[in-house]
Formats: sequence, C-alpha cells, structure tokens
Amino acid sequence: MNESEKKKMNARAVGRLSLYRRMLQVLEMRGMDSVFSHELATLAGTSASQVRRDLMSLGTSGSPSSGYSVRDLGEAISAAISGVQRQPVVLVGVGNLGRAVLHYFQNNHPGLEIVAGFDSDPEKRGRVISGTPVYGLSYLPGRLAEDGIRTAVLTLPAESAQEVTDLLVGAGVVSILNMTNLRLKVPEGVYVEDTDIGVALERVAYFGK
Amino acid sequence: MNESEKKKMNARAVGRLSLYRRMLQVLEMRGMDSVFSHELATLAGTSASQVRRDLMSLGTSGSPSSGYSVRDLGEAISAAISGVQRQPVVLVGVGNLGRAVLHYFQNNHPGLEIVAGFDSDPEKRGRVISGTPVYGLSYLPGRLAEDGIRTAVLTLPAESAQEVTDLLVGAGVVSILNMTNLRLKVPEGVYVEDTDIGVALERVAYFGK
DNA sequence: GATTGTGAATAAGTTCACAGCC
DNA sequence: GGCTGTGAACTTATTCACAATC
Repeated sequence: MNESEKKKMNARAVGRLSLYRRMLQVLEMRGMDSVFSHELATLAGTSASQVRRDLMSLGTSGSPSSGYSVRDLGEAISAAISGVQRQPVVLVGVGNLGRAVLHYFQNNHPGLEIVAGFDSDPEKRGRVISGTPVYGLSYLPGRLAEDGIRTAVLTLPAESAQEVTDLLVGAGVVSILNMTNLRLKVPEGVYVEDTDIGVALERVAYFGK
Repeated sequence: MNESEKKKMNARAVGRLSLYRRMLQVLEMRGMDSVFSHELATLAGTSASQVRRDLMSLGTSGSPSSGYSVRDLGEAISAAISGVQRQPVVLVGVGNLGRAVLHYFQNNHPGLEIVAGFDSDPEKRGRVISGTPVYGLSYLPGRLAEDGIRTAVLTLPAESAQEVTDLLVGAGVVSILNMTNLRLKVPEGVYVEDTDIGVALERVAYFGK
C-alpha cells in the first residue's frame, strides 16, 4: 500500500520536492534548522501555498511557530522520492551532453547513482568519465540484468534512440530520461521524460520576440 | 494587435507547436504533402484533439478529406512561433553542456541562431565551437546592445548564474533558458525556462523505483 | 465514412481563505 | 500575530462529442 500510494504522486510535484530537498541541503549547510513555507517558496521560485500543498503529500508536519525542521523535512522528502537504497542508473551516449550529465552527477546526489555509461564509439570504451566507467553497447543488456537496472538516461543521437530504447525496455527499464529530439515509442507503463533542448530554446525564443 | 495576440500563447502549446514543426519538416523531406491530426499526434506523442486544439490558435485550416497541408502548416507554425527574421541568441558558459547546445543548434534551426558564446575561461576565448565564436565575458554587454539581443541560454556554473543574469537583464534580455541548477531571480516580465537536469533525473528515478 | 473545428464537459493543477495552533 | 494544514474556489489544460465538411 505504501508502494502503490507513492506511485500516485504527479511528475510536477516530484520535481518540486526534488528542488525543495536541494534547497534544504543548502540551508542545512548554512546551519539553519528550521524554515517557513514562504522561505522555501522564494528559494524554489514558487508560492508558499504550493509548498504547503506539496508537503501535505508526505506526512510531515511543521509548526506554526517555527515552520519545518530542515533535517526532518529533508529526510521525509528523501523517503518519499528516493528509496532507502541508492538507485542505479545507466546512461547511453557519452557525447558532450552525456558528459555534461555525468559531470553533474559525479558526486553529491542522494538517492541515485549513474553506475555505467555506454557508447558505440570504440574510442570511448574503457575510459572513466567523471568517475563513471564507459563500456561498449554490447555490454548493455548484461549489465542491466545483472544490476536490475530500471532507470536510464538517453544522450545519444536520435538515429539510434528508438533501437536502444527497445533494448532497454526489453531488459527491464521502466523509466527513461530522453534527451534526444525523438519522441520514443514505449509500451504502456514505461515512464519517459522528454528534455528536448530544441523545443526548450524555441520556446524561450518565442517569449523573447 | 497581432503582437499582443501572440503573447497570449502558453508555454506548453508553444513547445508542442515547435515539435509539430519538426515533424512536418521530416514529413516534407519524405515527400508527403498532407497529414492528419492523428498522424501528427502519434509522431509528437500526444492526442489528435490536442493537435487540433493547438492548431486552432494559428488561423490555419485543414480539410476533412486530406487533413493539413504539410508545407502550409509548417509555414503557419513558423509564422506563429518564430518571427520573420532570424532571432539572435547568446549562450553563456561553454562547458560540456554549452558545447552540447551549440552542437545541437549548429545548423538546421529555423527562426533562431546562437550568434555568440561567452566564457570566463581565457582558454576558450577566440575559439569557434560548432560554428559559434566564443568571447570573454567582458564583451557580453557590448554584444547584447549591438545586436539588440533579447534571448540567452545559461549553461554556466550555478555560482555565477545570478550575477550573469542580472547583467543580461540589465542589457535588455527578456527571455532566458536556464540550464543551471539555481532558480534565478528576475524582474517581472522576464521569462525564464528552467531545464534542470538534476530535477529531471530525480523525477525519472522516482518513476523507476 | 473519416476528418476537421469547436463548444461543452472533464480533469488537473494552483491559489484562496480561514480555522486551529503556537 | 504569523504560521500551518486543508476544504473550497478558481484557473488552466485536456479530452469529449458532434455538427459541418469533403
């Protein structure tokens, strides 16, 4: 029931919680031990009522006098959006974008770890980039099965994205961060988040007109 | 009135239109000259009624017998979301992520062009990366004024992101693609789109649990 | 007969507003 | 007095459903 209950949370709320957690880490490092909803809201670029609404979904509670405990709230968010053990993730496509992602995650990320990168380029095999070892694509299925990997990041050229996706899904991946400009076809029940730089920049350009 | 009318369009719709346009380009290259809403929907990963609703906002029209003209629709979308002339964009921060963005946009992008990159690293000044020249940050204000730049991409470390943002906004930038993990503070009326890789991956990890 | 264009219905997401609390 | 937690109101976004059209 706990598990099924979690799956209810919607993607936007999860994203905001992730952001709150990052802000809480900063606050904790600064030695603050409590925070009000409107403070978190300012840091995260949202509204105080939105923050309180988001926090409702994880059974925490603050107090009217001092707000929320920075430590407790951070732990509650971690419990809600990350699991107890670190979740292993693979990344496919170690070009500029893939390297940027690896660099970003090389440390400091609670709840998840990019355990391996894969690339079709023989030049890249055997290298370690930002702490993550890179393998040839032929090792992908074995590695997925071995570690029971359920989450993947796609930072490869669009041409081979669907093919790799089919491979991933066939090997048990159920959640994909798709940084390709292709919209993937996946079976029902597989979550895909599209982070399409082209679309993002065109949108920004539109609002800059 | 035309101008003010355009500004009404919401960000999600603009993003989908951008996607439709890309699909239409592919269809045009394949020699197709008409397309139905449900076909575009499948390609873009949405529903036929969503497509028709989106197309309503730009005064096109399809016919029940053959759907939409691939060419006309492409042009109508371009007219709606891009302008007539190419829009100049600058990018600040030429690390892995910045290079990935430059590479992505080096060609084939209608409506916008990344005219210059900026970086604080002296090593990078004077280089041309994926067709885009890179300058030191001191050249930024001059270049913004000179070209009347209104749109920028931030792919630099979070530490200096707010400082650079203030500079950009002060020099007339009104729309920013923020690929930093910091939430920027900007005056009313400035559009910021956050593309936060950390949040994206944590969300995906959540759905992969 | 299948599709478009669109009003109406529904769903999803956000903000309001206020009782209860410290 | 200012804050939390939350039902209710509201706003925004999506889907339905069907008359008009080819």
